[in-house]
Amino acid sequence: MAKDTKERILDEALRQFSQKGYDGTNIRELTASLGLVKSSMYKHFDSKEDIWNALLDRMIVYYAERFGSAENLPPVPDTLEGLVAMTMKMADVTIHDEMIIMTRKLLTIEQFRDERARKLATKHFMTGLTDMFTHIFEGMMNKGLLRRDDPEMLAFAYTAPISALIHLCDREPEKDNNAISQIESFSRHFIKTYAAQDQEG
Amino acid sequence: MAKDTKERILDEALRQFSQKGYDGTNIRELTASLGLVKSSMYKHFDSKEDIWNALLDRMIVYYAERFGSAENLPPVPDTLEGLVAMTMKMADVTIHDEMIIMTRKLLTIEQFRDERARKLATKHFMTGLTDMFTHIFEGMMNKGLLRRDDPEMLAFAYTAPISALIHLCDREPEKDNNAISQIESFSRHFIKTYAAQDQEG
DNA sequence: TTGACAAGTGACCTGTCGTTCGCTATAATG
DNA sequence: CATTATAGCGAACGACAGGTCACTTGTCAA
Repeated sequence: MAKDTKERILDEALRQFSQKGYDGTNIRELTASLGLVKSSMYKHFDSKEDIWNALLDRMIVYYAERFGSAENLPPVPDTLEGLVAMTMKMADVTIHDEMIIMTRKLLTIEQFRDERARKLATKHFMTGLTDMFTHIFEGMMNKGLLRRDDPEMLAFAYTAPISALIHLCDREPEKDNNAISQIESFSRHFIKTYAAQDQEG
Repeated sequence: MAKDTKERILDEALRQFSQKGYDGTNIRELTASLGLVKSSMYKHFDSKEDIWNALLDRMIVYYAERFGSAENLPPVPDTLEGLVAMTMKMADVTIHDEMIIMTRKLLTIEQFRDERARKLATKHFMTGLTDMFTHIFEGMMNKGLLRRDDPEMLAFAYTAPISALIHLCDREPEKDNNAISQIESFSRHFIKTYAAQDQEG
């Protein structure tokens, strides 16, 4: 049962840190949300900062498990429409999954205070996405779906606007639907622009 | 007397809030940086939150003065190379101007805690940029520089990646030069992709 | 000269924070 | 059965936060 509480504390810490920030969160409220008193926390963590470090450790592990190995990378689509479909699937998950949202918010608001958060932010918000889509666009060029071009540049040009819309959803969740349809519009605009000649029509 | 104490407090608040966040900043340190003791602050502001509100007020005024009226909008470039030049000029300012950097950081880390910060973040990071470049791209299409396309979509596709690189600079200032050359590369890639037919070389 | 006022000071108040400690209940271990 | 470890509790501590207040100083108008 001990490990259970420890995990529950981390879950609640992610929730409160991502809403109110590390400094804006206090142990009493955090533990009260779990039906505990604050002193009980110290049976599982040495300090508030210890919770923070454990939380970042967990995030790093999760990210490595999901995106670390080449096996977990999404397959290269066989059609241009397949790219749109894959994009919308990923966007839907990333915009609506509570845990992912809170992780993104946490990295956003703590990136200037903590070194590891800063590095994770760059990976989550930029390099991770461009790396993934560089690989995908290389594959689609080889399949003759996209015109020959710098795949890294295309990956950046594709993922940055989508990432911006995802951040917009974090900020204004009531615009979810609007943002999702904007992502689809952008994705279609993109494939129209970069489709190989024999694909156009 | 160049600047009165009230303004100096706001300047220092912007500096410390943008580094440590609102909750992570305390009045004693803030006023000590100005050679005052904390109680002196209360001659100029009612409370810590009052400083925060005044700071946001000032930011809103500044933004309205700079980008509010149509007169202050940048002119539509006469050549494709002119677009690159204008982009690089704006990027250089926005990446190196301390006040702008701190404003951006502040909005980034406080956007989930304060309603007005949230709205300003969306304006600074998205709608303000797309509005401006929608107008510019419309003009460039009318001049026959860019191919006919949805100017708003182009503005979004252009500004979002540049904005992402600017945020990267806030996070990792040591990569300034790298990011700036990436912005130029992206800008040239963009004009190559969207140039009107009779402009291509 | 004097009175009013703005601006700065240091002592102090109150509340809250993170943290510690001694205690208890439970359950597993020998 | 006695022992020991675990995980919870409540009271208390020291540090520090934001904020108040009586007081001083300097400026300037009447």
